[in-house]
Amino acid sequence: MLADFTSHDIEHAQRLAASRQRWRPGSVLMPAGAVGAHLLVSGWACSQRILGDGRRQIFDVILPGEGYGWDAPGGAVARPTVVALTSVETVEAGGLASVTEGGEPDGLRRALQAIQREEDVRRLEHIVRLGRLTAPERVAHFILEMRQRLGAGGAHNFPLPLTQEVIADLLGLSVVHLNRVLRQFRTEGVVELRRGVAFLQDERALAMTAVLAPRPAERPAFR
Amino acid sequence: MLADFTSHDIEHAQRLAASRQRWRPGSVLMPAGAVGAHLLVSGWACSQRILGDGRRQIFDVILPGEGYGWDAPGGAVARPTVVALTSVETVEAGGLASVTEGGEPDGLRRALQAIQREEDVRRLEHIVRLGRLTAPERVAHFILEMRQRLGAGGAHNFPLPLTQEVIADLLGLSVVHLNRVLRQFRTEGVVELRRGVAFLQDERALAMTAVLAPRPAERPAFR
DNA sequence: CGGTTATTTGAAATACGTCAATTCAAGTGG
DNA sequence: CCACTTGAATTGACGTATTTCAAATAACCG
Repeated sequence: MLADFTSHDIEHAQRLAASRQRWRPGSVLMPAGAVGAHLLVSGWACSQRILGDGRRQIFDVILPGEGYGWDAPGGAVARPTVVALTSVETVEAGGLASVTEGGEPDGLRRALQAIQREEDVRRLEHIVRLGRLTAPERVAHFILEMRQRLGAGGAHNFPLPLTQEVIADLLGLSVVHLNRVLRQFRTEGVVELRRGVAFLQDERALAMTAVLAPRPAERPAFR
Repeated sequence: MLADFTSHDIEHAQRLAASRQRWRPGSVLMPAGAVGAHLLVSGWACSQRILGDGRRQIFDVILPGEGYGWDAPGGAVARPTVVALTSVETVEAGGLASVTEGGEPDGLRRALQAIQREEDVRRLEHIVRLGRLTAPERVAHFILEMRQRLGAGGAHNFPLPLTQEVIADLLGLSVVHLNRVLRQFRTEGVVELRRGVAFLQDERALAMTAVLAPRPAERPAFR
């Protein structure tokens, strides 16, 4: 679905180059509620919320090449704070905003819809993960999700430049506990995170504990 | 925003009456992934997922008068299973599906967008609740959210016909623990749930523990 | 009523968080 | 290349929140 762009789309893309901007880790790329379509040219970011007492919950990771701050085609969307996790480069993509309001669904528009839905699905998974998975299950699930999102297919290692604090804030765990889960996985030869790279050693075991296939014929709920 | 419907919208509404349907609690109103706009004429429902081993996570409650199964204006949306929590009556609202694709944003279309965004915001709150709030905080937060959604404004009691099991599955807690939190609130004279009604006694205390104002100037995250 | 489902409670296990240090890795300036 | 600094990862000891198991009441429904 990302294939069939029109020449009109191409123009949009070309306008992007103008506004490249560099940020250091921790920078607020976009405050909560702000509008403005952007692309993450390089580096990793996340959307998050921070509570009054400092507790942080990360909603989603934003990968290099992905966008943020744009409206879903046809309507505004909840817009949490976006923060850089590594050094990042961004470009404005103001064109996107208008595209989403256009008439005929063209290539770009459909692509944006698809992305929006993926984000949506991921958010539901996130809710299940936080609400009903144990710490090891959350970690396993997250690692596999990351691999898939990175398009690392069956690859056994892939970049994951996130500190344990970030992963903990994503998974609703304390850093210390996350660290212990990771050590467990490491000593069991399941998976290892080292210097920003994930080394997947026992994929089957990981998938097992990830409680994958989270959509197995819903039960009738009561009786 | 719900005010300015066109006569065109009214027609849509009139077509609804045709397909009224009655369901008992526990019925699957709509299996995961299914499409088809519906309205909950009466009764309460929820969207949920159930894991292979029976663990359940509820994503959201659907109140009487609210809709489900429709596409957000302009694009498809993740579609979890919808289940009746009480006896419910539903009507098909097939018209909505087409409205969302229409050209000019009319009253109904804008209303749907607004609803969609509210759902969106609520889902983010839900993530924070599950990831970073303690059990008492989750419960307090949930009760206040319900009051607001019910339009019960400053009312001190309002209907909440949910079993503790449902609330537990919503908040990612065990029934037993939820029950204990509720007892705590009850004996402290904060709030009481009895026979499907919530009796709010110390609103201030509840709001306090709900960690309300969850959006207080985001910190720079790293230094 | 009688049967069923929901709520409530106690006791015990466990998962997870907090506190406080220590180690390790990476970068910087000499 | 070596201190030196800084942030991240790691570990131990301990406290607490939450779950699990099992059973007793209490509310609901035909």
